[in-house]
Amino acid sequence: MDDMAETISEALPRDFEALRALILDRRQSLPKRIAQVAAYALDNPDEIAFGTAASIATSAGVQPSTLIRFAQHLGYDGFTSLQQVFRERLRERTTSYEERLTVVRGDADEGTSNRRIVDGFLAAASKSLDVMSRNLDDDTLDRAIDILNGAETIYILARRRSYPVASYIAYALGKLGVRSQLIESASGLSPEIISFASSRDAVIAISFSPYASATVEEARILSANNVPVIAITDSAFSPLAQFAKVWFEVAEADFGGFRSLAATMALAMGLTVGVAELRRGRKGKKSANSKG
Amino acid sequence: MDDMAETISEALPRDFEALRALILDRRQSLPKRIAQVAAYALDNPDEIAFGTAASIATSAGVQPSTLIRFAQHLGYDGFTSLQQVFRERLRERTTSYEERLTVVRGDADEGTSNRRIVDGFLAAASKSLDVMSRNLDDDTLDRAIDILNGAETIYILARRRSYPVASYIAYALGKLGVRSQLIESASGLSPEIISFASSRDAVIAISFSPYASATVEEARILSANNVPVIAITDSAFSPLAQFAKVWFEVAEADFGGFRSLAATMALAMGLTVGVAELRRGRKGKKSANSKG
DNA sequence: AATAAAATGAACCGTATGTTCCATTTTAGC
DNA sequence: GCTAAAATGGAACATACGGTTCATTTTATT
Repeated sequence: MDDMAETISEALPRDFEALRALILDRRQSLPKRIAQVAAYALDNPDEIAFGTAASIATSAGVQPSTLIRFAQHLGYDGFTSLQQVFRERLRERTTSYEERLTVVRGDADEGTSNRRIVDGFLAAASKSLDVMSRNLDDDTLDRAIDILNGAETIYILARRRSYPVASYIAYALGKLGVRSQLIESASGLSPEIISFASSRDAVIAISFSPYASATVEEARILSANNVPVIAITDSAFSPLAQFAKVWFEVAEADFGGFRSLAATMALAMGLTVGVAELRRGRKGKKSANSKG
Repeated sequence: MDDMAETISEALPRDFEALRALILDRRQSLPKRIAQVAAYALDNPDEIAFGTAASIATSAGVQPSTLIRFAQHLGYDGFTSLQQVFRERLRERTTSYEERLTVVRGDADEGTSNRRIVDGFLAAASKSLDVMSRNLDDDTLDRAIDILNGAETIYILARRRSYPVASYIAYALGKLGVRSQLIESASGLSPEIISFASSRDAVIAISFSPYASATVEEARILSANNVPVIAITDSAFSPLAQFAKVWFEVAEADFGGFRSLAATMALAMGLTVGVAELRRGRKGKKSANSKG
């Protein structure tokens, strides 16, 4: 086993991301059973963190000794050392807002009541993002963006609580050079604007219960005129869903009776930028990312 | 030990929150050393989850046997059972968006590129909420809400990217019965509306770099007329900051060149509902919360 | 202050754990 | 197709773990 020491001169990963990179790098050169463990480890990191060698081996369909060999292949001196990395990963995750809201020693309030209100909205937003991330269907998203990509003009339909989202979409589409038309009640020109839309266009309609009657009615008219409707709503029973060619179910958490808009906003931006990327012919495929 | 069984007839906690509640409930009646362990457990849940009885005991300054007694006092049949609850807590935390963005098996994309875009916006939103949660100052928040509470009319000032936030604030204030006036360019009446504002009113001005000149100019005028300005902006060097009586620095993460609005939205809602709560005379202090 | 009861500390024990070892099978090289 | 090397399965092993026990100390009661 000592002959191995020299081949592994690089420092072995202490954090999960580095370990993952190492595993993916060597994946091709790993023996079958070891590779099997490697795949299982990346797919079930929590199991590795908490399980015993025996239980993990059973789940992964290998012998316990293979786990030790896997760890040693990577340069660790044993399964336990490797397991530490998987445990660190769970340790590092910052506490959630939900937790921050309730984890208060004793009954004394931490922070002012105003702070608690903001924390509540932060928690609601965070939760909404979480749910969206879990529930969003890739195929639905692709179909929606495909439809929008084919549209000459993208009409945006939303009132009241959904209106901020619509105005943001309109702003973003404008910046990205995509022709769009925001339909609002203030101008009183909604009927005229709607009558211009044809099957070569598309509509993004946003409405949540209680659904704004104007939005529903206009979506119905547009749909009847063969204008494809992309709906963002909160239920399969939403009136918007029946008029829509593609529809998204977004479950926003609420605080104090006010629902978050965080997930809807993120989806809206995804649709917007997705269309723009597609129209750019996927040339500059990788856009900037502020991670880190 | 059997006489204990009857006193603990309530189901023992399977999730961390319930366990925490139980511990806090009995805190007063626990023996000294046991209480010492209880405090340690709530302060260092990660240690309990991963450590061994021996290592935890050393860290907490007690004997290993005390840990088992602590668990049994709560009704668990041993330390291991109690530890499971602390481990579940870590398991339940869903993987972060950041992680999902990078955790891709091999080099092949998981999900479509459209999905990756939405994930990017979700991650940006999530990160923004995180930063807001860490950086928001309780005192600044209290002062802002106090000013808004004293205002007869709350004017809301925002253009372009910030406009959706403003429209949401206007909508929420309206629903909460607080008089407000959204200042927008479309109507072309901005100057007239602004001239109505007095020192008995207040302004919420929102602008991020590159600052909309209209917003800056109007904030300057309002400030000169002794109308207190609450600014939501992105830097201490923002032109808005100098006109403001109270100002918030909000650092929104961006993806693909589009900054998130999640944190700004949460703060906006906090201000809005905070004022409404204050005006309700703090009667119904605790507002509904959708947690769970 | 004396006594009973509870709590605590520390040694002890059975077990389940990670690890090693070796026989067997599979793969690679000629 | 034969041989050497690597990989694998499975049992055996040393140990570190959680739990128990009991003597001692502390607390409560009278």
